[in-house]
Amino acid sequence: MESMIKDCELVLGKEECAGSMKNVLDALYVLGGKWKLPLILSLIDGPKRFNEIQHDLKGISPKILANELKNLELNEFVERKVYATTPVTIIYEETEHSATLRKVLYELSTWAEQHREKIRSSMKEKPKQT
Amino acid sequence: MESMIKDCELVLGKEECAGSMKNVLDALYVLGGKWKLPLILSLIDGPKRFNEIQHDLKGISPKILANELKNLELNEFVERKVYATTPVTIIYEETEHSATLRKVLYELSTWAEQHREKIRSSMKEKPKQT
DNA sequence: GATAGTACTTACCTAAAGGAAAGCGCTTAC
DNA sequence: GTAAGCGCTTTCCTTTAGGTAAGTACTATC
Repeated sequence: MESMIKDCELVLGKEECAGSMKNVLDALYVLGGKWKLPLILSLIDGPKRFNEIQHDLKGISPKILANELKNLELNEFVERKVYATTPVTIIYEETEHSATLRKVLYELSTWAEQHREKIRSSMKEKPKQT
Repeated sequence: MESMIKDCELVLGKEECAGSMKNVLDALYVLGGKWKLPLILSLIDGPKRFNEIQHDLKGISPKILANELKNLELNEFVERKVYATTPVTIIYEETEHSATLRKVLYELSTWAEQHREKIRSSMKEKPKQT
C-alpha cells in the first residue's frame, strides 16, 4: 500500500503501477460516458422519478437514461425504489456508497481547475509557437 | 474554495457543484480514451522515441499515436524534443506538469480498488436478486 | 541506385456510443 | 371508451473513436 505510493512517485511504470493503471482505467470506465456524472449529481441533489431526471438532464433520451440508471444500480451508486402506490411510483436515489465518490470527484475537480489555468496561462505566453 | 467543499458535501447539486461537475467532465475528457493513460505512464517510465512508444503500447497505430502525442503536448503532459542529429532524433518525455497528475491518479486508483471490492462482495451476498 | 529505417500523414473502414421516434403495458381521469 | 401520463423498450439512424493499410519525405547504408 504505502510502498506502492513510493514506487509510483519515484520510479513508476513498474509492475505495481501497471495494476494501478488498470484501476484508473476501471474508474474512468465507471464514471465515463456523457451522462453518468450529471446523473449522479442530479440524484445527489435529491431522490427523483424517471421523468424528473429526464427533465433535469435536458437532452437525455429515455433509452439512454434507462441504460444509465441500470448501470449505476449495478455499481451501487443509485437505488431503485418501487412504491406500491397506484399507479406504482418508482424513485431513484443515491446510495451511501455513492458518497465515497465525492472525495475523489473533488480531487479531480480541483486538479482539472488547476490544469485549465496552467494551460490557459501558457497559451497567453506563447500564443503560436510553431 | 472551502465553502465549495461544504456545499458539495452537504447539499451539492447547486450552482457551485455545476461548476465542479464541469471541471470533472474536463478532467475525464483530458484523461479519457483508450491510450492517454498508458501513453503517459509509458513516458513516466522514461523518455522515448516514436517507435519505442509504439512498441511499448502494443497495438496502437501510428495515426493514433501521433494524435495522442499532439494532444498530450497541447495539454503539457509531454514535451517533444528534436535533436539535430542526422537523421533527426525526436524524443518525447514527460513534463513537470505531468507530475501533478500522479496524486489524482493515485486517488482514483485507490477509490477504484475499493469500489471493485465493494461490488464484488455484494455480488457474493446476493448473486441474483431479480 | 536500391533498400531500409524514422516519423509521421492520408484515405478508408468498422464498431460502439448515443440520439430520435415510436410503441407498449399499465393506470387514472374524463 | 378514449385520452393522457408514467416508466420504460424497441427500432433505426448518426456520429465518432479507433483500426488498417498504404504512402511520403528524409537520410543512411550497402
